[in-house]
Amino acid sequence: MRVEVVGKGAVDLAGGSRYGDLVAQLGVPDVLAVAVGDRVLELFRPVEEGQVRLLTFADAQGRQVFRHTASHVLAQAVKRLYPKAQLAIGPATDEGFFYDILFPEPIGPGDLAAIEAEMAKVVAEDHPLRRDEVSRAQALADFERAGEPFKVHLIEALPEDALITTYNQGEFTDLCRGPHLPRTGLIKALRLTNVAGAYFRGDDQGPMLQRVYGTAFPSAAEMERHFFLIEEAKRRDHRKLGPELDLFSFHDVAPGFAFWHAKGLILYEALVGFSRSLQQPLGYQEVSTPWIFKTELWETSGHSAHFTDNMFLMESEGEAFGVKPMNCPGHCLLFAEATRSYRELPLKIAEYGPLTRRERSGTLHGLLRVRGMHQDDAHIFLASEQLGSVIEETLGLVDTVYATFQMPIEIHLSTRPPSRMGDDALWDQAEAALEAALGEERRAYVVDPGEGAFYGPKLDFVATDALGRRWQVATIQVDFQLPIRFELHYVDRDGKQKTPVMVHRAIMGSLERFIGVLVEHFAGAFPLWLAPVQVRLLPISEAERQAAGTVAKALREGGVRAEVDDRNEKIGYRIRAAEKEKIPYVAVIGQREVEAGTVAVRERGGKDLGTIAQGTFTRDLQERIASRWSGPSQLADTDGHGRA
RNA sequence: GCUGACGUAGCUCAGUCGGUAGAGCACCUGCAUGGUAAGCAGGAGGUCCCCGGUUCGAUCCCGGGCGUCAGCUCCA
Repeated sequence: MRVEVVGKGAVDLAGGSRYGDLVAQLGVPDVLAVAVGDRVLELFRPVEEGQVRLLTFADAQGRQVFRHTASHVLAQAVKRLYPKAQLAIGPATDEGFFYDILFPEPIGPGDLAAIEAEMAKVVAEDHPLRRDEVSRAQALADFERAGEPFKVHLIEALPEDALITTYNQGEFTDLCRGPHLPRTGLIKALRLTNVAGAYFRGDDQGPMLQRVYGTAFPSAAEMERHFFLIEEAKRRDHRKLGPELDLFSFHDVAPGFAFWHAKGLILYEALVGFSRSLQQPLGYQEVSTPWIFKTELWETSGHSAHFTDNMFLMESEGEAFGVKPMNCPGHCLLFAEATRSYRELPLKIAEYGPLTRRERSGTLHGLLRVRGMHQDDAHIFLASEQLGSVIEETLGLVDTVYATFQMPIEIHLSTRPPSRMGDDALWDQAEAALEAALGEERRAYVVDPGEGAFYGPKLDFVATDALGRRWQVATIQVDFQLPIRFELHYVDRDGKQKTPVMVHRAIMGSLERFIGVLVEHFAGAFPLWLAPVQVRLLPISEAERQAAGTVAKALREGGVRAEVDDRNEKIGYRIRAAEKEKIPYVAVIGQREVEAGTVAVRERGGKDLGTIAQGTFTRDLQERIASRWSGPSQLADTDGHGRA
């Protein structure tokens, strides 16, 4: 028979061949499985009709197969060490795999080493995997007898006509849909990382199992890199760096609300200033609206029905109030304050004020998940035919912002969900407008069918940071419903009242969250224009104190954030302190510099820029700040110290 | 919200088998007046998360609460 292999052309095979034979014939190394159409198949499966794609660890699907088998190795090792342990589910994840297990006695992190050692044995034994199709009755009987009630439960939950398969390796057999590696010996590097609680099927009324996490790689080197990135992420953790750099803090009595210290507020204000500078030319109006409203408003907006669990509610003089989690209802009231003409559209209303959401206590996470936040939020009221141009303009804002931070973005278009409000004609129009705007500039995007909000389709933006981590950041949402609920109208050219469409958009999103992401992206070493302290002046000795003060004053008057460190310490000590605070420039002033009217400039990271005339230094900095220059290079490792 | 672990100086952590506690860094003072990542010496700093219980005595043991962390769930 003849099959088509992606990238390799057509291949002739003997009848009865398996995919493993095909791979062997081609001599392609490191193939873990194959994809035929939308199915992923093991190498021991017989060759079928259809174009074949070879999967290695470089493919997401290949990694999936690899780590799924690793989870079976984990289960096998656990059953050897704890024969009474009951297995639930054990899938691969993006970063590794886990297995949910009910142990006879709860295990702790200290028990992982022994399990890991047993896993190494299973790998070394290099068991081939075998796939068996079994009848429902057979499967139920087998897992009943094996003392695996969770597996029995899973089988019972399968549809009547489902194909049930088991996978066997050595003495271990597991209920599993597959697919898997052909042999356990391919797993060259694995490590168990963590054990945590998890409910069976996510049901918090059900039994609490223990989820054992691990990861696996085809080589030790790849695993090393993985753990290096994890260490690097830990080093950059904004929850640690933020307080260390004196940017913000949290207090027990205000969980989920940040204290912005002076330096952190500089960052915050710089971002808001950036946002304003981009939006003002586009005709945005900035407003400030109330932050507590009577429940009546939340009834109208639909928040009482859909968002009340996430709101702080209160009562005063017998009246119920809610603290605003979003600006949109207030902006609708603002729109309705006057009779609006089509001439005013699109009307762009921006607000940076505080928003409060009652996030559950267990979900709070530094600045990334807070209860009190500020967004670079805006609502655009428009005539439906303006949708395309508004979206395009807003895409431009997203581009500018993420280019400035050197973060690539990926666009997701979420289309109509099964349960939705509004005419399909409106949905057609809105989805078409979003697609047209994206197509206009030939942008790549991913469609997430059915993932839109119930009130309209949306664009979500995912940014990638310096460590390759992905963060959902900006959003552009089309909304037909709120204008209807608030009975908003404008008078059109023909004198008739029409209902506007509303676009909700946030470019940085929650500024709290965004700053959290930036701290980690830049490892706390912010580009010059954002740095809370941009220059620190270091007089060599007491004799230059006054000169340093004069230069600092001139810099500050020129709009540069400069300060003097004239502490009674040696220059090396103060240089080190400035480096640890990740200040972009240090300017040293000694006898020579005072006489020449210069400063000796050192860039963050240790680069010596030599002596520069004081006036030139100020002008250079002013230019770089004004242009939001992204240096000094901050995306690489900026610790620069103690690393070979 | 649920499960588990944790909560000692500003930070990182030690310690007390129940008798009210210590180091390094940071901070302050003095000496040293310094040239690109830690000069020397001294000092100050603690409600051992909070409330209750057991005990002659609780930072330590027990219960409850709050918070943080890791997950789950939720949200998107």
